[in-house]
Amino acid sequence: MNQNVQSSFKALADPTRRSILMHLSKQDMTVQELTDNFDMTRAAVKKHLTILENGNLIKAHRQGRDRINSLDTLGMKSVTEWLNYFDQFWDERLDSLRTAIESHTTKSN
Amino acid sequence: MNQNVQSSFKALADPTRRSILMHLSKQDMTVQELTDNFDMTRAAVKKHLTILENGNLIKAHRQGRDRINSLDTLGMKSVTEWLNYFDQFWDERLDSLRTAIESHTTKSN
DNA sequence: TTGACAAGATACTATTTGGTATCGTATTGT
DNA sequence: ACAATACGATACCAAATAGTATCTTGTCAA
Repeated sequence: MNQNVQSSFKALADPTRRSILMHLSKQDMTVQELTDNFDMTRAAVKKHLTILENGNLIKAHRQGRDRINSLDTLGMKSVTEWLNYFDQFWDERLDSLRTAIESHTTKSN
Repeated sequence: MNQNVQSSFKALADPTRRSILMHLSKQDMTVQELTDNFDMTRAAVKKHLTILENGNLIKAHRQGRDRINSLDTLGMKSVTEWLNYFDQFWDERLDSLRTAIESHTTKSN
């Protein structure tokens, strides 16, 4: 579970991989189609795809000789959940700050 | 701006750094206090702090001979915004999926 | 004032990482 | 049947990364 979050964050830390996700958000694509959009070999793109798959950010299935890559929501969810902890924290901080300001202004009134 | 997102994602990709953020969410801490929570040297922790600072995930100020580290919302925001693009995408996918199912069931009725 | 403590900076090392080159296998279309 | 295409896997290389050790500077307290 925690390993899960780690592999998702790792996968998102590379600009090429984030760009792959952007492409896949528009349409499912084969390895070759994705490769056409980057200045690197198919092998390099395939490595990125494996890392994205390990992070549950994409999934893939074979269709004849093609590998169809598509987005997966699982990885995105675990990352978002991790970040949510801090959103909660920001809110608390803002709340206590607001409370402090209010009590201060009421005091000075 | 895009470099901004990159440095934030990079900073979040390390488990030690995410752990540091967790600690700082509970209270602001000096470099030494943080180091006490990890099995590594102060120099290593300081390197992580620099990376977190570059990713706008923490900020720091000197207080006497101490360096007080605290959370910064900027980095978290840029990451969340990047992810929001996909949340939007998920919703659309779910909507079109629901529409497809509905139109199918009405057809078969 | 001087010893102890907190931090900054840098040189160095081992491991990870992003990339290529290249091999083999399966599938397609003529 | 067979040439072309798509993919998987692996060996290899250069650069980035996470860590240590060590030296220096600034600050506190007795």
